[in-house]
Amino acid sequence: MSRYDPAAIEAKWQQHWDTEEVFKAKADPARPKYYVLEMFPYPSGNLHMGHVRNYAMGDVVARYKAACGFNVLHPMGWDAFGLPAENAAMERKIHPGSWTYANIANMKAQFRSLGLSLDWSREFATCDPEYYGQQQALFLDFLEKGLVYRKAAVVNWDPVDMTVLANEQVEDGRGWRSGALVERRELTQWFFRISDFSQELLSALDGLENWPDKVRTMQANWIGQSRGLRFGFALETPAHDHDRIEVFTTRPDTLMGASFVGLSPDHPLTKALEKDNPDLAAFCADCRRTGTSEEALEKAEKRGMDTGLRVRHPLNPDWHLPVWIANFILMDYGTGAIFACPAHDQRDLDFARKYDLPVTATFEALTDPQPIADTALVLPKSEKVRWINHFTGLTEATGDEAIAATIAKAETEGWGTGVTQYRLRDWGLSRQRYWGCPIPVVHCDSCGVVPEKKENLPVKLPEEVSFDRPGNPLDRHDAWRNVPCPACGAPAKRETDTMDTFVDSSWYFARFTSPGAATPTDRAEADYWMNVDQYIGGVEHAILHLLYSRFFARAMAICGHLPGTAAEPFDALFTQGMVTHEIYQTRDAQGRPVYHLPSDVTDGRLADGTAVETVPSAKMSKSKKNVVDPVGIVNRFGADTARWFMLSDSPPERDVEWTDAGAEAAHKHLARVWRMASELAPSLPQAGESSAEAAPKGVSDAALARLAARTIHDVTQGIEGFAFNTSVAKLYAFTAAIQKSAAPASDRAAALRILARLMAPMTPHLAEEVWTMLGGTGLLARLPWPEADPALLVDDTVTLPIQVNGKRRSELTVAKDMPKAEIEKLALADVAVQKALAGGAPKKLIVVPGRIVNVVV
RNA sequence: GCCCGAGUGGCGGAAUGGUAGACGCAGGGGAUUCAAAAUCCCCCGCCGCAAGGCGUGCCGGUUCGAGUCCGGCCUCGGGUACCA
Repeated sequence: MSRYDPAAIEAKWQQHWDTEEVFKAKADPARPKYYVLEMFPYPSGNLHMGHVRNYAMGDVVARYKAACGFNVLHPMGWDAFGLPAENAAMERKIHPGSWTYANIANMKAQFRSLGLSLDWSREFATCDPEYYGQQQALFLDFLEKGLVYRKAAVVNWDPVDMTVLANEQVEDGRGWRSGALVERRELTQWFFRISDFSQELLSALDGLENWPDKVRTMQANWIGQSRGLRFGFALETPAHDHDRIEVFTTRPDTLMGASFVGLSPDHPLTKALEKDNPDLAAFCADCRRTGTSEEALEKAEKRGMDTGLRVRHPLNPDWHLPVWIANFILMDYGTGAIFACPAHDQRDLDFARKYDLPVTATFEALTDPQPIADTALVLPKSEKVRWINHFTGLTEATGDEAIAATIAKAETEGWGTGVTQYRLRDWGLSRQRYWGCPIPVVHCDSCGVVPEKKENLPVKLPEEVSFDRPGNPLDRHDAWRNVPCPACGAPAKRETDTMDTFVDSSWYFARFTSPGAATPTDRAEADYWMNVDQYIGGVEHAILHLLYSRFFARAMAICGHLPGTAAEPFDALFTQGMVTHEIYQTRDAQGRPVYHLPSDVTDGRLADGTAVETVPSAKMSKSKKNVVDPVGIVNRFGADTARWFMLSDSPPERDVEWTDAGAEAAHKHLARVWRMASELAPSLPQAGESSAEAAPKGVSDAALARLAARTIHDVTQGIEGFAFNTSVAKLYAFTAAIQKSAAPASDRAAALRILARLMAPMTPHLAEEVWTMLGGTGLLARLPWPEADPALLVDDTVTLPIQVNGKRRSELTVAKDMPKAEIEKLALADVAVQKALAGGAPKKLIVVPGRIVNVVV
């Protein structure tokens, strides 16, 4: 007897779908559209299991929605710019472009073997000049609308390699290659004015009802709206053209507890003071060696230094406060200067204790007030407290009330202003790297910064570049750099910064609606296909990518490239969990970790016998090399098995740790389905079933028919609710029931045809094969989704558990519509209940019809 | 540090506040086979001979009833603005 042969089956059906262009999307205003999008991959060169999981999920949705009658758009492309290509260029002397396109070719072949319902005719890579040229056009439009500007900002500077480092490339304050202590260096960089949209991006979150709450919360916290007071401390003696220090505080009500004024090491006054104070300069230089990441800054030991300057308290000019520089004050938030109130802020208190600065409480708890020792008194602003020392006359009031009173008083008296502040900063898009989208401007000595002319786009990256020394190859590429000024024609120089790769991924979804258009979008196409109806991707993108895309959609709408209705581009969002795996590492001569692929590790050793350290499971990532190659799985078991396995077991939103164990089991199950079909096929008449039928039509066996209807219902619910693992469980149960059924062959075949249709979104090749074997005609990929006969979904009896004091003691099977009183009677007559009552009367009897009976004794 | 999640048998997990452990894996037993592979059937949270008791990371609370709701922790994961 022949066997389930996925290699043959899968190639055959993939070819059918291709030939008939089943997945090619075409705008059709007469039909409702559905745009399914999974976050596009970075072309690392190999598919990993996270991809399989992500794209299998999207494919379930795409195929299911198509079966439900929607005109589905399901495109794929490549997030192709980025650091790894430059690293490869340095390590292996390959051009980043060649490396990237080779990776794309390789990964595309792997993708195709999965049989995803993708419209490949819309494919593009963000490193295609056709794509990034349109991105440059967008940049110019944004520039014209005032959405882009330049300002100084700090970067991580590696003083040995003389290059800018990504945060990822800074380890414990040192450059990853040179090992040198990094410095913060200021450069003039390009910025998008995303912070102008803070309020809008915040309030529009309310409308994103089909986004996970956790993502909306994370975005809201990231934007970080806060109400506070902005005011100044006058310097006792002006210094370096500063006569006051502006601060922002969300707790102005604690102003009487002020202990000192703190400046960021990057504050303009700090920088001025450094010039004639070598000790201070040394301290600040030290502070700046942590790199630029917020994480590193916040985790660093809290340190400070007295500047010697003194300021006057705004409420009492005779009260003088010292001015300290503290490494935990961020220049990017507020004004880069704070006043510290150690009594009501733990970080300030730790600092005050360390440097012996005064601690003055301004309020105390209503009950059991304690003096401040080593724990600051921090209470919710909504909690009422007793004010010890307030200046608005309040005695007992909440923090919120005290803040409002303080702001009102400050504004009346004219020494401060209530302001709404956001944590969200403008988006710095400049990167000092080669492998990114060139920023299309030219620097001219006489005209200044001049936008490139649109007809000169794309500004293409030069091909001939070398990576034999660190730094940006564009900087030293004179032939590329030296161009005439687009305005005056005089010799000028191109901008050598390229764009952050987040720019590339902030509008690709819009480009997919018309990937060949000579403008960023074709409005007719964009108007038809936008918005993305279902977006699927990793939760690690919950903040940056999604926030940037939301900003871009607004900016594009302002420039006319998208309809205003696409300001929120993703109607529904699903964040899948990650596929994790153990990490294998050894150490290099400097003790830094060197990672190894799981496929290179056998029994905890490399091929040469070196033992590897095993680090607990983490997100599969290129940099940690803890990735599993799905190609081996596909070769051994077929794509359907890989897909089925990734959809079963774990709930989609949760992380899943890759194990080999389940793949075999998944394959056995698919082989069983195939075998059942092949055994039944010869005994069937050649009657075809080709269209939507009131399912489970053709199943006359009552039990099987009921189960078929129930399965249709449950699987549909599972798909609709992104609970693919429970859909899979129901399909397992249905398969087992068909196998055990004694119903006639025609019944079992009809049940199997329903099974095939329900499995089609998950294991599309096997489903087509089984459908055809059992007399179905036409492509399953074009058939409507089965519908359950509602009459078969109703049960007329129900089994109620009987609890005594909340513990299950017995059960009762009754007619579904049995009146409460009768259930009570039956329950009290139950042997277990009688025993528990021991002749007495129940204290309480709870009957929830259709649910449960609870007897309290 | 800060923000957001997650924690249930040996393992992955199921469960509108209502029978905890569906479904699958691993394991045990059996059938078939000369034998094996493949396949099929049965058992399978922990303790206990049993009756029964205990069980959803920990501590407390609300409720007739809590894996689910509330408060406080612990551990792990994601993000932390130049990894994508």
